[in-house]
Amino acid sequence: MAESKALTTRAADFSAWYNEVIARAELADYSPVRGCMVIRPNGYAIWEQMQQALDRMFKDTGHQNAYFPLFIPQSFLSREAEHVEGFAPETAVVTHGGGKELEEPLVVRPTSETIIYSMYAKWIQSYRDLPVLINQWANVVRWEMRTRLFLRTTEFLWQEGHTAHATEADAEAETRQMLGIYRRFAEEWMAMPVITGRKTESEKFAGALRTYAIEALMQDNRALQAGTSHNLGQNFARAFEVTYQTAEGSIDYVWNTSWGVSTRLIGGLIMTHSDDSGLVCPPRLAQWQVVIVPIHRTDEERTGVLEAAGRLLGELRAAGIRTHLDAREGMKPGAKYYEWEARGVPLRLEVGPRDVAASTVMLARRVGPKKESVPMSGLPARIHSEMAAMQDALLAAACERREAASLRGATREEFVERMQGVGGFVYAGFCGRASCEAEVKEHTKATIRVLPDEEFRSAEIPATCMWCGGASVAEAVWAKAY
RNA sequence: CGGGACGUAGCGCAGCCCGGUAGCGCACUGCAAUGGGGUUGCAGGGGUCGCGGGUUCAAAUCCCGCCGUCCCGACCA
Repeated sequence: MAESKALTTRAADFSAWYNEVIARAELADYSPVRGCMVIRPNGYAIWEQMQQALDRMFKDTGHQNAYFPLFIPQSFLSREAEHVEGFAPETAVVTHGGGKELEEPLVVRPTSETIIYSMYAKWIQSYRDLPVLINQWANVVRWEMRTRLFLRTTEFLWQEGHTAHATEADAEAETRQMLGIYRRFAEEWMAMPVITGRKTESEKFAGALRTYAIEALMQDNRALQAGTSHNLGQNFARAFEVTYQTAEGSIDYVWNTSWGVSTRLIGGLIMTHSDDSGLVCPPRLAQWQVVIVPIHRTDEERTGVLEAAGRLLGELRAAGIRTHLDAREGMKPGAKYYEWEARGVPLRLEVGPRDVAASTVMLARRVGPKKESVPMSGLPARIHSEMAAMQDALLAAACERREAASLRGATREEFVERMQGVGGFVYAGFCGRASCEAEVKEHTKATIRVLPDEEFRSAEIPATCMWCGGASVAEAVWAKAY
């Protein structure tokens, strides 16, 4: 009996476990449309928390939100050679409208560079118009062959920032700044440690000069690209004639950047922290940070307990803590506990007659030490410190798991063994040749996730390429990826 | 597009080999007791057995065709 209620264990079948966590927490569901996901209220609530935090960070760095069309004339995509090559195979195309065949088919945006830069061409005349710092919250469509809830769906929600600058240095600074914001968000809000770094040519965005990314390691030791920031150079400016007059009077193309994170982050959140009881959500992103479960038998107990629980609810909410009172009748407390655990609520307060009599409350944590009786007075402060501790503990635990699954300075044999076995991040010397990178992928399925930033590099960078033995030009972080 | 499996109640499945009145678990509805870690009992609602054709007195079951889904590979935030 009991076994049938336990989740598929993580180690046994990570994929089945992942789907079960999502189902139990009621985060998302498959839709009637193949490859498209329905994000249920519980899942969307996490996205809303993410949106709020990110939006604040964007606005603090001078960005504004705007909105551009869903449809893009097919010819727009073709204007940038690399871009069309990268995205054409995975677009959905509208050929009919109003009952008639369209003169020019419309692509459902896989990303919005082309439509946005066609507008920037109109908006930008002078160096005084720069920089343009715009973000859009939108949905995009990419016709992927195989899909997976949150990680790769035909349609997904994201934000895409698109900026235009007067100089290459400004664009590069913006690209790096936004990468830094993504890193901070991942660490401080999601409690998900990431490696920042640059992508190789083969992994960079179609049409970009340089792509940077944050890469996280999931509990099954596969890597997840969690956010990207691209320096587009003048590639799109040339394609869309986005020019401006400099202070000196000459005409120049602008320098663009684009950067984005998507609902994929929710998948990353799940695969980073959750356990065999279901979702584990870091307090800062939780829809409900605290849920109060009242316990009572008689009507008399019920009145007293609900009165106390209601008072606590008010106090916690007044202290800015997202609190829910689960006063559902006809459901045993134990059943509620399991439900809220599966949904990832960080803290649970159990309020029963004995607690009311003693002016205490039972505090149960989603992770860490289990239950503890605490005084009702001063509860909001206690909850705040509990949440802060949990947020830190989750990040620390994730860092620890990542380090345990990281291997530095591996030989070719050790590398192959790792990739065929436990997986994880392998730091190794890289000769910089695309052919070498491709050969590794063919043999091991592993790819270079990033050429890590200085802060993440090994103290001693290997002198030779792990694979071919040639001179190494950089250190690479390899992994099998989602 | 190549290789494999499956399609029976909202979900998960049994029944098919060997044809004979549509079943189980979960979920749902009602009543009662229960209630500090997934309660129990009783009663109840819900199904064109993927679609079309064939064989037969009789098809979820056998035969033929079609459609769809999932898994493995090529694609990928």
